[in-house]
Amino acid sequence: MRDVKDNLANGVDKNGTMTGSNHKTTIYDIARLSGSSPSTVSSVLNGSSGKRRIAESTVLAIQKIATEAGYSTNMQARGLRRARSGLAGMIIPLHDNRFFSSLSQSFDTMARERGLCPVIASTLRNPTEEKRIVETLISYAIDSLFIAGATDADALGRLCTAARLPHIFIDLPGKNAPSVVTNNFHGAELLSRKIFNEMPAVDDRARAKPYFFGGSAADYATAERIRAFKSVAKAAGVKIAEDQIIQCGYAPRGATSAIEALCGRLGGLPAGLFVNSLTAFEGVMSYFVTLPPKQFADSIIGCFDYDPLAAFLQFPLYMVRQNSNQMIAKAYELLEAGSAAPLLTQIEPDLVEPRTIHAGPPSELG
Amino acid sequence: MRDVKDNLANGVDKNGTMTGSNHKTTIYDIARLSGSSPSTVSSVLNGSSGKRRIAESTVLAIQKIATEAGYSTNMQARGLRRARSGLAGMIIPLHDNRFFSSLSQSFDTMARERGLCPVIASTLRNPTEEKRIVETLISYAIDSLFIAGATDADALGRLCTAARLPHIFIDLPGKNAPSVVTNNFHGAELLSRKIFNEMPAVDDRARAKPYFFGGSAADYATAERIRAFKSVAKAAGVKIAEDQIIQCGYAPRGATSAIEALCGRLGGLPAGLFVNSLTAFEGVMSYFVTLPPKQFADSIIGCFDYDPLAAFLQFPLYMVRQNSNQMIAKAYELLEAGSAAPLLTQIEPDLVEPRTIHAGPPSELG
DNA sequence: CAAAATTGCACAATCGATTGCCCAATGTCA
DNA sequence: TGACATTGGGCAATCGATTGTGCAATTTTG
Repeated sequence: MRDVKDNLANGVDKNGTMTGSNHKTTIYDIARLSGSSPSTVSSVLNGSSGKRRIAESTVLAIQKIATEAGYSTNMQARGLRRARSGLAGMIIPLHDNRFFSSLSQSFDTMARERGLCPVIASTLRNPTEEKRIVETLISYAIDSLFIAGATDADALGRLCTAARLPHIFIDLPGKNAPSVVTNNFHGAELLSRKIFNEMPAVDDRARAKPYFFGGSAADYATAERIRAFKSVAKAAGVKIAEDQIIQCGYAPRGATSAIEALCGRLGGLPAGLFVNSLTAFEGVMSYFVTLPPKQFADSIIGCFDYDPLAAFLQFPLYMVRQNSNQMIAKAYELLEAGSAAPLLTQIEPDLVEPRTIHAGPPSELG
Repeated sequence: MRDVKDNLANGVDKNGTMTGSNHKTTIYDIARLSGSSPSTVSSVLNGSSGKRRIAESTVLAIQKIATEAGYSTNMQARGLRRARSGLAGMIIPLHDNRFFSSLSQSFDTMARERGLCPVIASTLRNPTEEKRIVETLISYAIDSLFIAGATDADALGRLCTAARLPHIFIDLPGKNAPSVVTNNFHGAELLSRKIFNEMPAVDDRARAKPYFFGGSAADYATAERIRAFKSVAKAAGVKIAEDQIIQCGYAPRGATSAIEALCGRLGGLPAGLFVNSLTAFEGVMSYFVTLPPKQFADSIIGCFDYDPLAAFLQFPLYMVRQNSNQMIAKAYELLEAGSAAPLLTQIEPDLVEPRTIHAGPPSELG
C-alpha cells in the first residue's frame, strides 16, 4: 500500500483523480483510501460504528487513515443533514463589561464542556440590531440561545419560538421560556442593610439620608433593587421620598452630572449612597475625584456590581457580585431538562467587602 | 390566490402536502407558493437575481412571499455549497479581561459591519485546548481567524495554513501570516519615561531605584516592554540590575507574594514601579491595602494596561491603554487586502493620566 | 417574414455527511 | 443439509441552497 499522506499530498489517487491538497479531505477520500464505503467511514468517524456493526479492524483502519489525512468533519454538511449545528448561541449587550464578559466566560467554558461551539454576539442594546442578530443566529441553525440583557426580550422570544429554538433568558425575565436572573431583591437587601446599618450620623439634615442612584426603574433588575431598598428602609423605620431615588440611567456621563447635581443640592455627599451599576459608578467617580478626601469620611457607599479594583478605592466601597457561573450552569440545566415553561430561577449574589487602604497598622486587616 | 401565511400555518399546500409549521420554510416552499423554481427563488433571495435576468415582477412576488412566510436562509446549506460559511472566528485567552473583552467588542462590531457572524472562543491559555478550538472552528468552515494571545502561535498557524484558512495574529507576532500588535516598546517607553522623570528622590538607597514588575520575559510583549524600560534607563544614565526586573507572571496571587517580598527586601515601596499587567496589578493591590497610605507618597506607579476605575485609586496610577479598535481595524484591513505575508504591524497605545482624589480644592483639577 | 438575439426561467448536479434499507457471506442449529 | 440468524457493510436518498447549462417564448433585426 502506498503511503497515504504522500498520496494526498502529491496529487494522484489510485483512480487517477487529482487530489492536490487544495481540497479538504472528505469521507469520500477516506472511503477510497480505505477501500470502504462513505457510509462506513461516516459511521466510524462520528462514533456510531457500534450501531452499524463495523468490524474492529475496519474501524481502526479508517481511524488511522483519517488521522493521517488530517480529516475533520465538515460541520456544515453534518448540520444540514442532522438539522442540528452543534452551535450554542448567546447574545449580550456588550462584551466590554465585567458582568457580561463574565457571563461569556462561563457560557463559553460550559458550552465546550458539552461539545458545543459557543457563538456570542453583542447587541449594543440596539433593539433593531438585536433582532437581526437573533435572525442571523437562527440562520446558522444554532441549537439553543441564551438571551442576556435584551432590550426587547419578548420580541426575541417570539422569534425563537417561531423558529422552534430552545431559549433561556438570562439576567432579565422573559415570557414563554425559562429565565435565570440574579436575586436582585435579596442582593439589594444585603447592600441596603449594610448601608442603613453603617450609615454615619450626619448633623446636616439634608445629607443625613440614603440615596438610591442610577439605572432606570423601567428595568426589571433596577425595579427589584429599588423595591428592596425601600423595604429595608421601611424595616428600619425610615421613609424614602421619591427624590431619594435618582434614575439617571447607566451611562457614566449622565451619572457624573446627576451626582454633581445631587451633591450640590445637599451641600455634600449623602450619608448613604447605593449606586446601581458599575458604569454609573464610574461616572460617580469622575465627580468624586474633584472632592477633597475628607468628604468621604461620613458617607457609606455601595455598588450593585463588582470590580476587583473598585475594592481598593480610597473610601470603602461595598459591592454586590452577581454569580455568573451559577447563572449559566442553571441555564444549561434548564436547557438540558428541556424546560420550556416560563419558570423564573433566582441566583443569589454575594456582598463583597471593601479592601480600602487603611491608615492603621497592617495587623488590622490581617 | 390563497393567503400564503394561512397556507403555511394551516398545513396543506396546493399539492396537498402537509406543511405544518413544524418545518422551517425553504426555497422549495417559496418556489411552490410562488409558482417558480427553486433556482429562481434562490437567486432572488440571495440578491443575485440581476445575474440571472429575473423579471422585476417575479422578484417582487418572491420577496413578498418569503417575507410573509418568515423565510430565512439556511446558512449551513449555503455554506456547504459555497464553501464559505460567513463566520468570522477569533480566539482569545479569556473573555473576562478588560483588554481581551475590548478586542472582542471591536471584533464583533466590525465582523457584523461586514455581514459576517462573529465566533469568539476562549482558550484559557491551554495549548491543547487551543488547538482543539482552532480545529473546531475549522470544522465549521470559518472564513478567517484572528488569533489573539495564543500560547503556541506557531502550532495554530500551521493548522490554519493546512486548512488554507486566512488568519492574522493579534497581540503577539506569528510566523507565515500577518500580525498586528501593540507597539509595546513605545508604550513602555512612555510609561518608563514618566516613571523615571517623576520618580521622587528617596534617601534610602535600596528604595531609590525603579522596578519592572510582573509577566514573563519569555513572552514577546513583556520582552519588548523590558527592553524599553532598560532603554529609557540607559538614556537617563541609569543602570538597571537584573534584580530590578521581577518576572512573577501575570496571576494576582504570584504578584502579591512577589511584591510583598520585594517591599520586604527594600524596607518599603520602591521609588518607581512599572507593573506589567492589570492582573498582576490586582495582586499588587492586595498587598498594598496592608500598607499605611503615607508609604505611597514617595513612589510613582505605572501599569501597562488600562482599567477605568484604576484611574481613581488612592495613589496616582499611570496606565497604558492598548488600542483594541485600531488593532482589529488594521487586522481586517490586512485580511481584506489578502495579505498572507508575515508582516508585523504595530499599533500605538496611549498613556493615561491618573485621576486620583487630591487633597486640594476641586479647582486644581478642573 | 425568417433568422437572430434577447428575455425569463427551469433542470439537475453538487457541496459532505447521515441514515434507513437491503443484501451477501458466514455461522448456527436441528 | 437446509432453514435461519448474525455479521459486516454498501446503496442511495436526503438535508437546503447554489449555479452552469439549456431552452422556450418573445422581441428585434434584416
